[in-house]
Amino acid sequence: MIPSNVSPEQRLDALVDKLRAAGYRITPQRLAVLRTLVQSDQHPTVEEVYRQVRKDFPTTSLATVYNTLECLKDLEEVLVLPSSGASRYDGRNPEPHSHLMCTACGLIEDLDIDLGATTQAVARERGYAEVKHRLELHGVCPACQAG
Amino acid sequence: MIPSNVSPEQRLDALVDKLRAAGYRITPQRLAVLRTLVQSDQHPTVEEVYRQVRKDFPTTSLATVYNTLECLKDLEEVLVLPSSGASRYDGRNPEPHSHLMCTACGLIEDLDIDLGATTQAVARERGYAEVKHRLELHGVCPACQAG
DNA sequence: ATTGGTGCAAAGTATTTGCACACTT
DNA sequence: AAGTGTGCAAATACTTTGCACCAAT
Repeated sequence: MIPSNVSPEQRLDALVDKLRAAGYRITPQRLAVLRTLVQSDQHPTVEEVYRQVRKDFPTTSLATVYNTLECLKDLEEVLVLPSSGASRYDGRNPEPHSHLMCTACGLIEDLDIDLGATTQAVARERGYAEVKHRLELHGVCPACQAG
Repeated sequence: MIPSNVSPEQRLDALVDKLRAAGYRITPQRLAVLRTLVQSDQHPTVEEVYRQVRKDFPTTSLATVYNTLECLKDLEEVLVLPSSGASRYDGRNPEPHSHLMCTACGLIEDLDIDLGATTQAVARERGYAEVKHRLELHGVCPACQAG
């Protein structure tokens, strides 16, 4: 169900194509943001993307990172995970899907749980359209239990 | 599974007891915050709670609302739903549970979906402890489809 | 030339904190 | 009297916006 079998390179190409198709230009800064997004298996915050991008393009501004993420959000090519504190971004799999978050260290893992049937049932019952689901499991990861 | 069969009055009493037991005093302002929380079947933002509370206690400050919600959060008697923009609070049912949100108007409905088995399975698999789940379905409500 | 993007800084929104005064016990 | 809570305002955190300059078509 969830396409985690796409390589970062393929995903990067897909994002570039999508942006181009939507009329956005591919600037070095944007490319760096995209690369950071698809390469991190964490779910980085804006700050984290920013810091990473600045390693390659030291003049890049935070606003540009926000802008680029905003574009991707509009194209539904990135998933925003609002949380207390800064939002986290998932650029690998833009479909709302399931996450397992550690309440102690903030680690976020992707899960592969299919709730399509449940989702559709609720949508039908309540008359909602275009229903997508996001399941969040919150707990304490093995590492944090040890510490 | 989800105790929606508790009346607002009962729930209010439970909150008051919990706060008292934890050593917090029950001030008129706090009581007003609690009352607002248990009475709204929406999931109010801090601002909304604040505006409502001020109808009864016009001098109440925003900080007090935040403080009170913070207490309740620590006691796990209120559920915080972070979202883009201001967080929303569910004081009726503090257990993480499922919500159906309208992406157009922001309406949030409670759902009654039991994912206990799924949650436990994942917890076991990945070695997580104290795992709770929250399922969010996002879609367009009937009213907004019409408009 | 025109359009769109960037960087900077400033503004905007959401939340937290410090402190003096007021209230409860 | 002692301790906690409140209100105000300032501080902080996160995000968005305005604008002048730069780059790509």
